[in-house]
Amino acid sequence: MAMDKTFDANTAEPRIYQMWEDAGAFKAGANARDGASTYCIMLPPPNVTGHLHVGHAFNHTLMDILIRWKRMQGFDTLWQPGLDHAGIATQLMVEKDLAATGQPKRTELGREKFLEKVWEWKAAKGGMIEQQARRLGDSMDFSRSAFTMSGASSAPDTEKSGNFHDAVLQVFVKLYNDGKIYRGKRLVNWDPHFETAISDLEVENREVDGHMWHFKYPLANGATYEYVEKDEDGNETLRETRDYISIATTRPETMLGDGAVAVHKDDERYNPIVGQLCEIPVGPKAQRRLIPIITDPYPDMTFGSGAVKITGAHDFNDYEVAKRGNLPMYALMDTKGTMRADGKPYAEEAAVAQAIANGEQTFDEAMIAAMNMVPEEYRGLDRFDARAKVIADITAEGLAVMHDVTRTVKNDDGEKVEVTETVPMVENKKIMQPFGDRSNVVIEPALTDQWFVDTAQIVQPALDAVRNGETKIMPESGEKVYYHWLDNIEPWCISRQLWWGHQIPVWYGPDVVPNFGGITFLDGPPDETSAVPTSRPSFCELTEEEAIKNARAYYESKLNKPVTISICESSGFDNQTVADAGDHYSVNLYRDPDVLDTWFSSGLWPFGTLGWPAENEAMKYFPGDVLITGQDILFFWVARMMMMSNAVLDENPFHTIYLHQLVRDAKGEKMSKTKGNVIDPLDMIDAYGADALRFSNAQMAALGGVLKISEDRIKGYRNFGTKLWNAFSFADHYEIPNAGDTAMPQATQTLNKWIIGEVGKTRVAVDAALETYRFNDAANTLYAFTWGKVCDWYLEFSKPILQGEDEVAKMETQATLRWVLDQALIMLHPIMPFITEELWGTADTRAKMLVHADWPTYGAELVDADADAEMNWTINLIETVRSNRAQVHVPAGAKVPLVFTELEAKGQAAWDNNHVLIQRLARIESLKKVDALPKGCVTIPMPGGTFGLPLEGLIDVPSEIARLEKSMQKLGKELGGLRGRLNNPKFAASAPPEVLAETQENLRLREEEEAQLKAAIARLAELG
RNA sequence: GGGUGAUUAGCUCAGUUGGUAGAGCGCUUCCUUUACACGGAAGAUGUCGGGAGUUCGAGCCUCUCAUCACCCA
Repeated sequence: MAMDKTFDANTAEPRIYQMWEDAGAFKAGANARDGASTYCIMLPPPNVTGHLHVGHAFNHTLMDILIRWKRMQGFDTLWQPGLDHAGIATQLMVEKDLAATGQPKRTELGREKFLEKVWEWKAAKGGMIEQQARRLGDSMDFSRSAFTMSGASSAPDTEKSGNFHDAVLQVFVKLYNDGKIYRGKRLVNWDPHFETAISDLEVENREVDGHMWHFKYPLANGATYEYVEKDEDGNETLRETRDYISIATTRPETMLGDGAVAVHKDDERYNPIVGQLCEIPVGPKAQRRLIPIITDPYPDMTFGSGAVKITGAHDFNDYEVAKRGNLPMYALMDTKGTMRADGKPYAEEAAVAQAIANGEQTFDEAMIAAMNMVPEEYRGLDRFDARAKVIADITAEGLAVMHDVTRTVKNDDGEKVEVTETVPMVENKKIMQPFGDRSNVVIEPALTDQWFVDTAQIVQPALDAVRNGETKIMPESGEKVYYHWLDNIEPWCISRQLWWGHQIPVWYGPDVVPNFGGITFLDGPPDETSAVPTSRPSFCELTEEEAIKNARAYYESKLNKPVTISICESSGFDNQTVADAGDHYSVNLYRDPDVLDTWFSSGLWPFGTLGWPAENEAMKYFPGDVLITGQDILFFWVARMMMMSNAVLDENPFHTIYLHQLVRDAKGEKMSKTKGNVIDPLDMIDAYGADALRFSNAQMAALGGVLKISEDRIKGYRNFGTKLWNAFSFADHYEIPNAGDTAMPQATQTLNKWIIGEVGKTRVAVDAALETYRFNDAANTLYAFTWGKVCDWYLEFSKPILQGEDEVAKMETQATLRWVLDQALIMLHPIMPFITEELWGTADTRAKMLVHADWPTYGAELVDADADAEMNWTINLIETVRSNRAQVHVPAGAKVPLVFTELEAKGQAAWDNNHVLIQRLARIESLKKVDALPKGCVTIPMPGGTFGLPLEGLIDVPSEIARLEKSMQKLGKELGGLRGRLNNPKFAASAPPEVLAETQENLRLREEEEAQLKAAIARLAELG
């Protein structure tokens, strides 16, 4: 059967993939030898909303190469796939879908109905990426595909099978009981669009054009001081009497929540007024708040005026200052980022705030949280409108810092004149502003009640694992980054005010104490700003039943009466939560409405996917082996898996972490829809086949390297596939039997011994490369072997034998050729699975599919040094003859004679063994011994003898001499270097002996070459 | 501002304990010769970012400067 001209990837790939899947070729443990060790890779779970992009295509390729390689080696492999429920992304997607299809909004649907919609969406549209992964050839065990929300109570029956949800709750409860999870009021990144806390990862800092306003905060009671500025030498540059302190800010609207003005303790300018009060220059005149001027290390004396307003509830730096100085942190905005409209009238709030600032009133967190420091005229304004109004109000009052600006304008007559105006000082400057990556709105730092993992308690094992080498991060620079982050780790905010996710398994009840004949509530009903008082009795349990059971026991012991417990919505939880029904009390509980950060569940991926906490055979795959993922999620995911695996199972989740960079376009730019430079891997697969894309990915995977994907390169590797294809077509053309599964031939022919040795070298090099995750080396080695050795030389060399009369040699060569091609298929398979499987299948019979073929173990013992030397000599001679022919423009088809003066025994043998090949490939008509090389002969210096091409009449003597002299020059430079080294006594003394020997041998060869070149030039000179 | 990395052929990049620079693509010339034009043959191109140092010897180690990229503030 004649083969097609090329491999038709578009039709063959789906067919082959189907064949693998039908055979269960990728199932956990498929092709495992008896008693094999496990080898497991966890796929970084893509978002359930995700599509395959170049980054996935890249790291999937690397994982698949490793898994296929290990599977062929007989390991008990598992490549665990799955999907991440991706809280915010999915919720957004479904909300958009509801809007687009004219359905009720999320808030109108309510939690339960909305979650139904999400599950419906997931069933219909989620997980597209798993189909796309199949197109890449990923050999994951899809039958085990995990989902981080599987087994959730909201899940429909079809999604109930998994138990990831159990794992998440189990870990939460365990960490809670161990005191490693707590609830508290902290400053977090708040997304005013989604009205939830978000993680640092979901915040994108962008440089935007911002402004810096300068305002005067008047000193209390009209006090004044001498404000002095000095230059570096201590000379006064400015002295004036001021009744204010100048503040620079990019966020004037937060002034309403200021708790103090801070200056550096070494800042002499403000020494006179530290400890005094100053006035926030905004709000009703009658209730202007006074705040203290304090010292703190945070203010930068050289930046702005050197004085900083401190708004603890709206800025991360200020928050730290406020904590140090025990300053009240007034929250000014609601969950939508509009100025608060709740609470008491401003006048009342301001009076209390003033008492606090004066030190006359104590305060606590809850009290401050309830206070609304927004004056009536600002209440309900959007934060940006509030900013504009604050600026306008302060400027109108004359409290903006002014400066003179001179500009050129045209007057009424059209003449240019200079006008100097005194205007508010506003600096235009680039500022880094945080945006929500999904919502695209400015993130507001917000002081809210959230759940935290006390990471300080669980970080140590994760750090130790890398420090003592149990887990290795590649490239090594990743380790430094890892230490830097973990050494300075912050508490991890794990609660999100979303619906799609793992609802926090904590139930709250009323705080009560028995009173004579009644109950006293220790805390009031939940209010708008602080839905869940921290002090409330809480019950953290795996199930509602457990929570009820424990709550009943708790309340019965407190109230000395039987108690019945029921569950209500948080919104329905109020004063009625304890009702006296005569013989018993009736107590309401409600569950914390928040869900867990998606990364909390992702952090459990290495074991949650394996059925933990259920007793499970699959747990043999934990810990896994290598994690391959993007450098960008080192903290958010990798570090957390390290911490969580250690905290829960006391083991590291993998021994190697391979980090790669972002995949960029050919110019090295980030891909983005707006730039229009996005390369879709599926388009590449359509155009060139998955193998080409995979080979390209492997080839660019240099450790720590920048990843630039280029279509030209992919095309080049498609061509490589065709080259391999044609090698098989060559075999068919020569009617070489293709029985399949042949043993390594016992070669007698030099040619065959040589190529078998090359196969051995290649196997060693490929394994060494893969063992050290040098995918590029593996790919390049295979490329050079297949194209540069097998196709360029071995197939060409084999032609005369295949066409010849020596049946023994022919049979041996046929067998060798088939064996060599099989080895190429086997070793290329992890990188190019489709085309190799297809070619494997062209044999008459095969014991197994290529995907399960045995990976070879032979190595350097296959190399026959003599055969190696002889074939290299032959190749060298052919190349030199070709080069010389081309140089003097001998027609490609013309056959020319070759002469020699003298051949040493080795040279003679090499010639005798290979002259047919040489004559054919170099187009040599005959070889004749001559006494002396004729005049006008091109000299070919070879080890073991000098050859000559008598091309008299064809050679342009002067240019040939010039060419030879150029070679001499180059050689001279090398000789100079070599001699210089050898003549240097220090070299002989300090260089290792093998380097010395190598250098001496090198010199000998170069000198020989030099002599031959000299002779050649001399001969030509005679002619000229 | 802090951290990490990069700078090697026209382009994109390799170059693993220091031993005297490579690949792919592109380019030039020739070739449709019986596996392959998604091919074959030949060829050109590098003061390895600048400067200094260590060494017998530096693309690789040290220092310094410059430029760029990314991460964090």
